[in-house]
Amino acid sequence: MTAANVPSQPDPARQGEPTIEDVAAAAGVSIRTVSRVLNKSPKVNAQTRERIEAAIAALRFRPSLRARALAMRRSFLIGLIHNDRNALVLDSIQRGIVSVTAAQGYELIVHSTPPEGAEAIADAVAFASRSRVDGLIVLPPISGVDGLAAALDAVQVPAVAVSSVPLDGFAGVISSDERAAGAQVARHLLDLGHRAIGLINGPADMASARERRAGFLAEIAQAPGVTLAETPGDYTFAAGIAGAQALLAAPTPAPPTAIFAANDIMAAAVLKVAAARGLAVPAQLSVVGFDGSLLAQMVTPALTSVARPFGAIAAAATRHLIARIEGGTPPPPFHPELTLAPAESTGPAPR
Amino acid sequence: MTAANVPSQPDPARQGEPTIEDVAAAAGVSIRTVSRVLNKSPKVNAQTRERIEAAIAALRFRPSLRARALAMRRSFLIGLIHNDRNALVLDSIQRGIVSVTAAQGYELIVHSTPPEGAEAIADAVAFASRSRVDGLIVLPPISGVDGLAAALDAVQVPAVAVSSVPLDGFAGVISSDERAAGAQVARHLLDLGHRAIGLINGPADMASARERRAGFLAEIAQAPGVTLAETPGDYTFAAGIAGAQALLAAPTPAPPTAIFAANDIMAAAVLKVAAARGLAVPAQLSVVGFDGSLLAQMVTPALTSVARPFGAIAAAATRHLIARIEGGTPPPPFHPELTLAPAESTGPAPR
DNA sequence: TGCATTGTTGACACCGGTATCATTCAGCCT
DNA sequence: AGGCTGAATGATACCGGTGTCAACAATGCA
Repeated sequence: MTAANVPSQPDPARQGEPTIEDVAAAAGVSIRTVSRVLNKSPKVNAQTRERIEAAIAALRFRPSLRARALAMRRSFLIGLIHNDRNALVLDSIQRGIVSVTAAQGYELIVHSTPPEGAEAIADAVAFASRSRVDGLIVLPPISGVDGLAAALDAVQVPAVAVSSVPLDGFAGVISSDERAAGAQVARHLLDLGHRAIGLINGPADMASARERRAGFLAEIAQAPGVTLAETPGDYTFAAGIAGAQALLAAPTPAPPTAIFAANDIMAAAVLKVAAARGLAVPAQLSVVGFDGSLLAQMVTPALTSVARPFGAIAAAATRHLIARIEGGTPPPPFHPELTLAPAESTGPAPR
Repeated sequence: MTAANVPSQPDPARQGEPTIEDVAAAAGVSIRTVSRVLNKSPKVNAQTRERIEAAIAALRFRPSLRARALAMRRSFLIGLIHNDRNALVLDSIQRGIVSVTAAQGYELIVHSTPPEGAEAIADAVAFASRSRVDGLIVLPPISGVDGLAAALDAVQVPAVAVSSVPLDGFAGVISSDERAAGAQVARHLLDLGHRAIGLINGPADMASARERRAGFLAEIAQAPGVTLAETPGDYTFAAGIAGAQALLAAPTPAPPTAIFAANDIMAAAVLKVAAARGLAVPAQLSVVGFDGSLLAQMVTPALTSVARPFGAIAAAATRHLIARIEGGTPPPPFHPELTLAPAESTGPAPR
């Protein structure tokens, strides 16, 4: 049997996509052998393989993901659970994920959800069992919900939580030195001569935000004569407004000449409050954000911010997840650098 | 920054999810009858139905999407194709889509892709046939690529293009009066007394941008003695910078006192250029954006912009798509209002 | 030459649902 | 009573792949 009889045109009478059976018939082999070629099994004769590959190409055959899913009891789908706190970086994250999934034969299925608290667990579990994804990627703040890991574990869905610090129940896959990043920001401001500094925190229940704060405070504590005021925040623009107003209005100990906001959104809010109070940035007030998001570059002045490589982080998380799904050895933990990128919003302390 | 949940020993008693067979056994009926209940077939005795529903609840049975997909030759998956031009509004759009898909038993697969031109067609077709989605939602600017509709049609994938104007080959699903919106912006600026006006256009190959421009120009033309200067743009920040510089540097006919940028990103860039040139906004220069995105609210001053209800638009497109997939009658075209939301970036013309 | 080994390949069951068609049974009509 | 009708239900093929295991040829070795 030669490859001569491989049809070059799909049978016009056929409805829908060609199946593995069509390929087998065209190549003169059994479907099982075609399946082996599809799965890159080594135990196929080189010539046979070529013939089959020719038939596949000629028929423009693409294996049905759903048939394969049913047979293998795997869906080749990876789920992403996120809520609206991720709006600004969602695109970067999804691109990072898709760059990996596409290369590995998986698809990404997204679940945009409002809930944040315990409700998030039920929501995640429902999604996981409904969609039958092979694995789940969970973004903060949902990934920080207590008991989420256990719940997903109970329904046997491998999951990775995107979080820069170890989370209870989740194995460490990525870890950034948030503490050092916080210290880096403090050092930057101190070096510029600031001695009255304000801090708008991230959510207190997020470990990464706590770490960042700890590093920031520790560095500041080492500098003599620096006064620090801080306010709570939850990463929203409104919280940034409120925090900035509180910091700038309070005369005790002294109005800050620099404010570090725990993310870019809140930092953008600081810019707005500063403008409203007639404070020039950075001449009279320096502002630092965090994340290095699109927003940081688009506001005026551009925010000095700590860049976080969301795409690379998401890609690393995805690789880890897929390795676990396929029973391979997960890649070593990824340690993305958090680097301060000075821009236009920070400058020497006034006077 | 990621973590994976720690696997625990699988429940030895429970191998995977319960199947329709388990339910049938528990209820003492055949699987076919269970299937009928699942599909809400009317020809099932009320008592039988109750018994089966009880069994389903007791076993926490959820039908396997992939088995159903294989049998029905439908995947219950909807694909979203977009590129990085959509970063700022992606979250809103996805939420809009998911709000509909979730209610109708579909899931959303996203395909983040770089290509923009003709390459996008091949990419989209490859994605569609690989993932075997039931339908496709395509965002601009990809949705505007010539021949895309035909290509998707050839592979029998229903698709809707999210676009505010009719696109060749796509059924009209959504239509906003971009022309009126453009006129609205012009009117706003004219009413404020501006007589030297700049325009930074959107991509010339996007019909919506052309319409918007036409409306804007037409309205301006009706006002006597108004000078207009325009520059091309492609919705990127860099284009906004370049456009603003060109408009503000050119002394002929007169430096504009107001600039309309075709999207918020470029408008934010105008703010930056204005600041660099020492122009106060809105005292010396008014700026108008378009889209009403997150960015518009977060920059300082907040951008006067034309709000576009992305979530509702995406939801409408999704409803239309699902109706087509299921052979129902699609809902009537959605006509989202484009309303100018005056904010802080526009004010009376100087002098 | 005989036999174990390795490399290729195919037959067939199976994944978990749905579709088609047959079957059963009660009620109704003549 | 017999036949017809329609509602409820079941038996079984089927969707398009993969897994298991057996069959078979070619090769290596005693």
